[in-house]
Amino acid sequence: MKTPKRPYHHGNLRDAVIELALKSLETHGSQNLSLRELSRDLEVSHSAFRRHFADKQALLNALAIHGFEQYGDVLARAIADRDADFDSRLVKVVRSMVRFAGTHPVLLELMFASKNHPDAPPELLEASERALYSGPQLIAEGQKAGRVIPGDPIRLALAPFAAVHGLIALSQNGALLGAPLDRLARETVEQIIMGLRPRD
Amino acid sequence: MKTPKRPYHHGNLRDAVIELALKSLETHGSQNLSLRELSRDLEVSHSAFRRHFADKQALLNALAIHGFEQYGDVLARAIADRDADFDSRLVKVVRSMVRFAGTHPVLLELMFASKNHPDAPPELLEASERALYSGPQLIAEGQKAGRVIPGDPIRLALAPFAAVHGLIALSQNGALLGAPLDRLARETVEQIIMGLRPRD
DNA sequence: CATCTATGTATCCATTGACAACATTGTGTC
DNA sequence: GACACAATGTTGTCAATGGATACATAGATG
Repeated sequence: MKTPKRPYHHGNLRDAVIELALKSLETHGSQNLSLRELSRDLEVSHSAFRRHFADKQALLNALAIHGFEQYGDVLARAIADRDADFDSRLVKVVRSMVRFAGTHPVLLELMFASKNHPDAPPELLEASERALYSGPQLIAEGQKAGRVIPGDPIRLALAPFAAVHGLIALSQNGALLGAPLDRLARETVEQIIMGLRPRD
Repeated sequence: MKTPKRPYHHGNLRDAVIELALKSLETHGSQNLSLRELSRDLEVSHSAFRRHFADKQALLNALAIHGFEQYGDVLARAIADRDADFDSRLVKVVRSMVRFAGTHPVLLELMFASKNHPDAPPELLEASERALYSGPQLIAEGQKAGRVIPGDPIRLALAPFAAVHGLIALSQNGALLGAPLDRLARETVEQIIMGLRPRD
């Protein structure tokens, strides 16, 4: 006797596909993400997902949007913690970025690849901009505390934040130059704050 | 009458596949790279390439290695130009990085994605390390000129080089925050050199 | 010249993403 | 409650793909 089957309507297929796809990404890599396999695992037909996603690229875009939202939340929470001085808060933000990269390496790669796709939908570009616009607020508060030079906080935030992203890209399995990325990122951001030009 | 066909032996199929695949990457994107289409364009059977590449991933790895070699050459040439002071030389290196990213966006993405693949072969990891190890030499010369603080040049090179890579990743169609990436990268690296901490 | 190696061709297979037609259920209105 | 429509699923088909295998052709070597 067949096991009792799910009712005809899944009820929450879109979210289920996204959740399972996120898992599959980190387990099997983005190149092995298969709509048919996801459908089998969710016990729906191979075309069911098409009611929720126009095509495979639409699913990938939804995953990237989800990733940017999560990333933005992580950054916003780290920045919202104001119980320490500017330098400590910056360290906390850097660590949260590195941690996200460590737990979602394939998703992060997909996030950046998707936003650079020629047909990237506006909601993906908007989600990426929202997520990547968190740094200026912290820099502005650092300026108020006299810990950061005057200037456009948006532009000034680029150096440390871009550097951390660059370190993430350059790293290998959470390490770079034989050092844990977490420590290396903190040290590099500290160097960026202090500068490489000697202070006579 | 059929047009005279190529001799049975292509003679240089491996290099031809790599060259055409590099073009296809930037034209159609990495997701649309198709071995069969490459074979058709090169007028060989779809299995011919398998004498040169174990599988599709092996071809992707070869493309990434080629990319790192090109990138390393570009950086080495920019660094070897010693006819200017340290700051100008750094600017030149930054511009060459941004230019490479602008002319090879998909290849650059593949390069980083490939090296982070769990089965990345050692020759790919070595090629990536060689390419990404160019900065310390310039930093050491900057230190000799008194333009860079004392310290490990390998570590000190990370801040500017990682930042440029991060800016490349964050950018969209050669621009970021409404500014050309070329200019933004130069300004950001200058900020990194001078530091974000006020100099009393 | 025979043998081995390198490199190509032809055929087959399983899997995939996309598409179209159809089926089932949920919702809203009268 | 009946009906119409919308939402969401199923079934089947197609073309294309990457991979594998057996075979074919040519180059190199002794």
